[in-house]
Amino acid sequence: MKMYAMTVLQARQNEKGNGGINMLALKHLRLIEAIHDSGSITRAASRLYLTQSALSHQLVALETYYGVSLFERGRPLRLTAAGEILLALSHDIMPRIEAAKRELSRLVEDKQSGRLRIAVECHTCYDWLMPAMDAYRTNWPEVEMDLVGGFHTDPIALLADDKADLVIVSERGKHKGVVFNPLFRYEMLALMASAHPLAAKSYLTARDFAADVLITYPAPDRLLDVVRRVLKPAGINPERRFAELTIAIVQLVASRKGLAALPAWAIPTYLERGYVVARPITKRGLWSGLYAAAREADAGRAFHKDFVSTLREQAFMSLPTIEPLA
Amino acid sequence: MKMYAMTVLQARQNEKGNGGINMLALKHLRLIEAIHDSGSITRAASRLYLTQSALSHQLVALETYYGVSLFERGRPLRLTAAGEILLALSHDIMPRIEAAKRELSRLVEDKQSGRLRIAVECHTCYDWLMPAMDAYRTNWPEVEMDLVGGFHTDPIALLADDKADLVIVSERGKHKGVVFNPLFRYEMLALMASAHPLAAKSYLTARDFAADVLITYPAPDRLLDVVRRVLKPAGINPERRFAELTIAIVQLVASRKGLAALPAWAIPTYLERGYVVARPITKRGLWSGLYAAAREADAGRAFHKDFVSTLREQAFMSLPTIEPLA
DNA sequence: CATCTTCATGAATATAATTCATGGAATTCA
DNA sequence: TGAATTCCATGAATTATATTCATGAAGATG
Repeated sequence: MKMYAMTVLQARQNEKGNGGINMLALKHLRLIEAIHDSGSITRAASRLYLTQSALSHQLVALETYYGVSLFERGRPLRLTAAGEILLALSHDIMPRIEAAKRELSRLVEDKQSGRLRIAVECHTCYDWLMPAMDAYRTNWPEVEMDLVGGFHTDPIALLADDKADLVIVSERGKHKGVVFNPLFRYEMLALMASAHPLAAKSYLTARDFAADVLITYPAPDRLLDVVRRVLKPAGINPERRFAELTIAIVQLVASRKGLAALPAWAIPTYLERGYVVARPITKRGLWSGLYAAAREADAGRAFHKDFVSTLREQAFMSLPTIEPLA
Repeated sequence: MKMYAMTVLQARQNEKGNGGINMLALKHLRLIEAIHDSGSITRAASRLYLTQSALSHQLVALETYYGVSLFERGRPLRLTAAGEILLALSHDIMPRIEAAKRELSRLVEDKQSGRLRIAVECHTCYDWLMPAMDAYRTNWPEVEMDLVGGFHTDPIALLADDKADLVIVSERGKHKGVVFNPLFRYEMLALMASAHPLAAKSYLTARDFAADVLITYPAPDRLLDVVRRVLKPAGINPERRFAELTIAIVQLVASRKGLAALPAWAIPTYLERGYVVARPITKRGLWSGLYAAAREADAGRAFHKDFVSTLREQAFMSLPTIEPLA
């Protein structure tokens, strides 16, 4: 980088006016956190909903201004000592800023109506939903949270019927008065016993499912991505078996009762023991997304938005394999 | 304000993209501090080197976004509860940010060369210079500070001769390789005994000095603003008397030995006792400025810039009558 | 070595911040 | 009370800044 040849004095003298005092902005701290967390500018960019180029420019500008590099270039990008200083600053002040913003929102909004009845379409979601709810509760103790149990053929209808305030679904529909907020996207992996012949392949195709039993949650095909988006289009309809719990599905697979398709983030725990292996479905992989749906009127409120932010944050923190979703 | 008629929901829904997360910026915290300190947008603007309009726009944008007013309109502008939250946040995080920036600078710069030999042109300056040096020392303990004593006909020459690294002067000259940083401007007031006949006037003119003794520091006329900018142009050359210390000058004035002209900020202490009174000089008042001069090569360095910032900050904190200086 | 991914960079574009010009409200002073 | 002054808000014009687009080079991968 040419920058390294530039002396501190040169960098400093390029300052115009008093722009200097505003050189370090909060967006830069977020930038540094995102790059550090994700290890790459490209991934940080998608998480911040900006282009790689934008972030590269931001980073170069900051580094040039202070005349020091903040990341060692390489993969993954690693913080320099200077970068560590700013990351520490970020960890120090960001929570305070978020807390102040919450205080402001609480001051402005009607405190009585804070209520979040949450409905979940996917079984596996509870894994990360619970920690997220716990994290949220500490920031918004006065918000009354509830889980809407049972199974629902049309979960979005729960919003209109005022049975739920927030629904987690796997598709962004077009319903009047309902807002969909993207949470994250994740890969569905095919699960099979380690000794299964298909384990030799680097990825599975629709055809590979034809000869074996498919083990799924007891949900309508419409909600099972493998069936809806891979098997059905290919006209393949394998023998089926059902289990309520993820652990039960994994057990059946390990016992060579058949194949399953589970979110990549639900699997690592079971993979460790070595009885089952996971493989991508189709060459490009089978990716699904999750969205938080809410009534338009609610979606703008601070305690609602903050819940969605918390969901995202907690998910990205605990589920390493997921990706941002526009 | 129309804003008040806007509901929170409306305000929130006006958000575009994810601009929301960057809505609260550090400049807003600085804005709030400046308005709160100065009591008016106009004064805050001059302190931040922006126009009143810019700050008004900033404030309105912030208030509109959060759907709450941060200042009660009136004079002076007073913080609302919401504003207090952000001011508290600012007080909380700004010092941490500044500290991190210093750490960064220290990391980058050559630690050995941190040296500040300071020369002062004006006698009264020691009053605020000492506390400023103390404040600075806690942040930059490794910088070796020294005061260049004695009296100098050409203090700027001390820079070229490498006898001083920073000189505080009252005029922005044009010397090659020397950078002048404005510190603040202040009013010179005429000081007279309470019983003095001129005390009846609301301001003094050059003519008023003709009949009395003028008591000054033992400095060349070139450095005495009353003489150089008021009396000399009017061809008035009053009898003179000299004293080294401010307190001595005030004593002489109180003892009816003559008039003096002192910076407004040096006077309040003495005014309280009631023996002397202060009056503006000329109808518009006689205003002077102070500048910190340094060699170009030094002026860009972090420990130098931070010293100048500290000078300004400390001055504005302890001298209520001073004004920003472009 | 070929391929794929990731960064950096300049130019073009889009967005945001600031100023300019102005009117109205509040405040001060005569 | 009226006149003068100071201050704030606001829309439009301008300027500055941030982001994207398009691309090449460097780095990883197999």
